[in-house]
Amino acid sequence: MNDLSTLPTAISPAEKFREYLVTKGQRMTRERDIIVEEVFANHEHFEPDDLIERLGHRTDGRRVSRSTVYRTLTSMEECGLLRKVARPNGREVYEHDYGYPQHDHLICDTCGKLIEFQNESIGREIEEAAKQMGFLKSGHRLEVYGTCEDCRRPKQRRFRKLDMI
Amino acid sequence: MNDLSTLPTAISPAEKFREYLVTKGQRMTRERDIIVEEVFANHEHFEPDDLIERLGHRTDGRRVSRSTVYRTLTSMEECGLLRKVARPNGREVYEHDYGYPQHDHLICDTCGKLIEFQNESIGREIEEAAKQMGFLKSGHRLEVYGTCEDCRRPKQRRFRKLDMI
DNA sequence: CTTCGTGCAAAACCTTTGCATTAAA
DNA sequence: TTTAATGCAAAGGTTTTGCACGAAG
Repeated sequence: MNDLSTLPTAISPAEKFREYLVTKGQRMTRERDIIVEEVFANHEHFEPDDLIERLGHRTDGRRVSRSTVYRTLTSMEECGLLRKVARPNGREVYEHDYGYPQHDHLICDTCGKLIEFQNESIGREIEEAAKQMGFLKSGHRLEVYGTCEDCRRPKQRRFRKLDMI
Repeated sequence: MNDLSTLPTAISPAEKFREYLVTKGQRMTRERDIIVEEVFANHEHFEPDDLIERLGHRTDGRRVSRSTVYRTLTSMEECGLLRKVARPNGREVYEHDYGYPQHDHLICDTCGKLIEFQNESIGREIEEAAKQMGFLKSGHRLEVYGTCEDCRRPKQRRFRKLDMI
């Protein structure tokens, strides 16, 4: 979707956001800056509530309201900084879509783990299939379900629920 | 996920559901039967509310409460009769996962249309990629975003209310 | 008969919105 | 100075749940 991350002159997420806002006649505010900073502070998948919680713990007074977090996440998604990627437990999570390589996800049915993997040929194959339908692909979202390596091991290591009394 | 549809002795959705329920110590009720019947009455994608609406229109008194519809859809998904497939407008929709060939979806960013397409090699490719990660694939969900054939046609094709004089 | 399932209404959830106030540019 | 953005609380929309009653096995 964007290839800026591979350019020699990659700009920061905050700058990219500011540029996007300008084109929409919108403003880079203190709150938006706080959110971008917090979002890009680590690479983990998150839901709006996770972020709100993280922001709530800040002692430096750089707090942001729940509404603003929601509003800003939506903007960041439109801007191409974030994307929604998968639903480990039926709920969608965000991840960085800027400065991070294209990849897809494996979701373990047993433990719920979300595993990233890269495979270029799948992307090409998908694009080709779309083209045959007269469809111009801009992006895709692929979730693979099944059992991860850990959960496939026959070990009794895994916590077992007692359903028989 | 299931290959029963390709077996010579395919059973009906209702029967498959009954068998599933038995294994869980649950019962095939009149309400569940009504829901399965209505769900498999046509092949369109639907949300819980669509189904509730359809059931509400019935004049034969075979009505089912909203709670029961939700509870039953969840069971039917676990049973393999249904699956959630895509989000044309940000919301997920159900489709038949039984007696219907494996396929993926193209979603038009412009008009929101949901287009099904089949491509076996993508499935194989995905399975192979998963295997390389030590992951045993049971299923997948692929959504391709972009622009559909209709929306790609030059603008003049669209209906114009006012012809300039 | 013994559970399980249902309908109902209330609750729980998550997200969006209206509005007065504050602050970018 | 203009107008977008924020915070708050209230509203929205969807899904889940507790409970008493009814029904499947």
